[in-house]
Amino acid sequence: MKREYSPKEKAIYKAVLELFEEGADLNSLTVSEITTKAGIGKGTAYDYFSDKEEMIAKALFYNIEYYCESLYRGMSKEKNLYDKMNYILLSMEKQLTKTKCLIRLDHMLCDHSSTGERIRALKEKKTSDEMLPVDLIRKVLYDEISGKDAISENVITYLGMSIFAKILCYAMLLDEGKYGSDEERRDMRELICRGICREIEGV
Amino acid sequence: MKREYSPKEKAIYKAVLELFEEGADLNSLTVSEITTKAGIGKGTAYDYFSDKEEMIAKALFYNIEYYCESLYRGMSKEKNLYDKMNYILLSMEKQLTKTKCLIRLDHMLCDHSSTGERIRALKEKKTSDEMLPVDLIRKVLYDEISGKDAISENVITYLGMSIFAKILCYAMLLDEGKYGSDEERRDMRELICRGICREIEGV
Amino acid sequence: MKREYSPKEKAIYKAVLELFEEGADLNSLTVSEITTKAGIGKGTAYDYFSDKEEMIAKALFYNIEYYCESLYRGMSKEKNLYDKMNYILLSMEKQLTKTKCLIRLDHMLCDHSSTGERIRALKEKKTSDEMLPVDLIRKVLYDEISGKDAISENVITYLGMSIFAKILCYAMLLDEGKYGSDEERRDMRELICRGICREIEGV
Amino acid sequence: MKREYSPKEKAIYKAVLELFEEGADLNSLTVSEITTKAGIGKGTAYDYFSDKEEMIAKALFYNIEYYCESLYRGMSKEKNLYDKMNYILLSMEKQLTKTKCLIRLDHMLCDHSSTGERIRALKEKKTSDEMLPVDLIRKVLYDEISGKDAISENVITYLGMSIFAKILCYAMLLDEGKYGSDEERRDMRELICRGICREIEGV
DNA sequence: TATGAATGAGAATTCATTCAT
DNA sequence: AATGAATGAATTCTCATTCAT
Repeated sequence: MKREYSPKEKAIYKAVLELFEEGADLNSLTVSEITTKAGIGKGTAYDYFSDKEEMIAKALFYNIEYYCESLYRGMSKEKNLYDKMNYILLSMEKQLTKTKCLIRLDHMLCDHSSTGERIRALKEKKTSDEMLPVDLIRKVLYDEISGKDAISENVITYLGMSIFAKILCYAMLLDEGKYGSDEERRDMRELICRGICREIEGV
Repeated sequence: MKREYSPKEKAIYKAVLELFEEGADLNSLTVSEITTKAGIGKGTAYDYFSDKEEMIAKALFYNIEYYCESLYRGMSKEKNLYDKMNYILLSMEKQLTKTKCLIRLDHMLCDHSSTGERIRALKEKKTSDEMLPVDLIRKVLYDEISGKDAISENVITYLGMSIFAKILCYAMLLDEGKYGSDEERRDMRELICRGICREIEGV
Repeated sequence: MKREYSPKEKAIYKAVLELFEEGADLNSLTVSEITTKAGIGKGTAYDYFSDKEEMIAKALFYNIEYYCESLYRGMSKEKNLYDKMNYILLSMEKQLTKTKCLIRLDHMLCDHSSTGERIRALKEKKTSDEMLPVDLIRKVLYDEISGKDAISENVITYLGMSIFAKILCYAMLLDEGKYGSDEERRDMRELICRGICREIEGV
Repeated sequence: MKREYSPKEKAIYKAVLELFEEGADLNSLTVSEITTKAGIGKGTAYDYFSDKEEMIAKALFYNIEYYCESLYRGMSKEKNLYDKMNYILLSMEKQLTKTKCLIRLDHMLCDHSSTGERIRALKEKKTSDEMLPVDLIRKVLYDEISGKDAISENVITYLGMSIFAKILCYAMLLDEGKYGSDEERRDMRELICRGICREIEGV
């Protein structure tokens, strides 16, 4: 069962997200900026978090988790794999900020920053009902292949990685601002979804 | 034609790389650390670079470029696509630090940090003979499909992204330290190379 | 007549003493520490004391006074000066914490800290039935010389100071932890007591 | 051989002393205050000292050492014990600030503050040519009794402590500002010097 | 009466950058 | 050209004190 967050905690989470949306670099965010945006006193933040890194790491984690859950719920309504993937890609297009947040989390998971360290720690001790992007992909994949003949663990890992890689890179392309026209994006989505389906069938 | 780097510049580039190898976070590197490691005076660094961000951005850029070139040279000896891809994946395994550097560069290309900004600027005005990971993939891809029927630009972009995504994610897996055993890594490499080949043939 | 202390006040006094016994620096004690140890709310402390300094100053004062009284009562049972002095020194050895408290009070009486200021103020307006270390010595001294020929006020002041100085320095030695062996301490006590007696007889 | 102090170090030492003279509490001195008074930048202080505590501890130590040396030099010109002691007491009267500094050092040697900790550490590793008040007394005492019959180590320790105690308490009396009139002070000095001489002869 | 959550002024410390040598 | 001592703006974090409940 998920724990509840106090209003102050939520205010911090929201503030970090908003600052990020405004283009701030998560690594150079200051406590003052965060608490001002959150509308609370500087000291108050320290009653709920042990230090700045914890504020940012938990904020990222909280927001991503929330986002992944809503993605999963929406995606579940789609019938087949192609549509599910398309749903994810479309959602990411529509909620570009959240998508950027997701990319950022993923990147921080493998840098050497102290905030990255914290995020890894959070990931380590996360409960099974908290959902991160990778878990999302894994779930869809399991649903899809459950009817099929036994597939080796190795291949499942590969498929998960491959799907995740494509989605992540599409997100990064979106983030770069390259795909301006709707048609271009639609074409690319199609190619990706088809590529994913073909790859799963191929094995 | 490529410009030459002065010994001091090279010393900085080398120092940044070494510090990164030692586990330093590129965002929290200090000028003192860099110049001490480089064996030059702090003021001297400012004769060659306008600020800290430039030092780090150029260092990353320089090192990656150098690495990509050597990758390309090595890869050119391989005859077919499968072996070329396998060569890249194997090299990345053997030169894990460079690989991490590559990941880091890629991540910085889409964060909001001031160093990231600089790297994007460098990428923008890079001359055609400087090679980044994406260019590497593109080159291989062009070589491969040049004999084939005309393929739409869109599809080429998709293929490039898909290959790049797989390689990048393999690098991230390696970085995470998940793939400990040689067999696991070999299997994964095989799956990736086969996946890439199949995808190109598929279109 | 002595005023009564409310339970909350006493709780604060006790808490400060305990924290001091645990090795805390009186100057860096926090209100939180004190009230937590005292088992009362932070706000409550401010209903009884105007600020942190008052809490600490009064706590020290209260504890010392209490200690001096018990010292005086115990000492009164001894017949002659030598035994009285020996009693004091022995008691100090046995109640090292209280002794340290006494030293601390004495030192604070002449530093520039705000707590020191408060203690001096308390000393200034203390009623005659409150007893501080100096008063203790004075009393013994008066008892001793009351039978003798008139002694100038100057000489009495000198004697009081000299006795006090020896006792204080013995306390500081004990505090330093130098005098480990029982014999060493006994010898030192003897020398001090004899020195005090001889000095009083000398005048 | 004594090491030399850089101008910045000396500036810090001087600044701390001056602030102390102006009535500041050594425990609540701020780095800003110190560096402003010293006329140097805040960061510069950190090039010479690892933290605030080191600044204050070393400043006290440096000033006391310097003072004790000059006291010793001056005292050496006096022929007998009485005059030597009188010289010390008189000097303390004339240089009240230094005297206060001396008291403060002595007190800090036995408190639990972090600065106190540092001073104890400095005392621990001090070289033999650095002179603290206790060493000063010891030297005079040794000179005095060298001609006499063997005196037990215990007794020497006692005598040292007793002399030190009297001088320290006289300093504390002066500090308190009690002894306003010249005559009172002269009388007290006489009593102390005679007391010291008598005590040494007595053993 | 008692509480402790909230505050924000203020302190220590760091580090990019400059500039006299 | 090369240096590194000096700087002070900027940042994190603490804690005495208040006040709504």
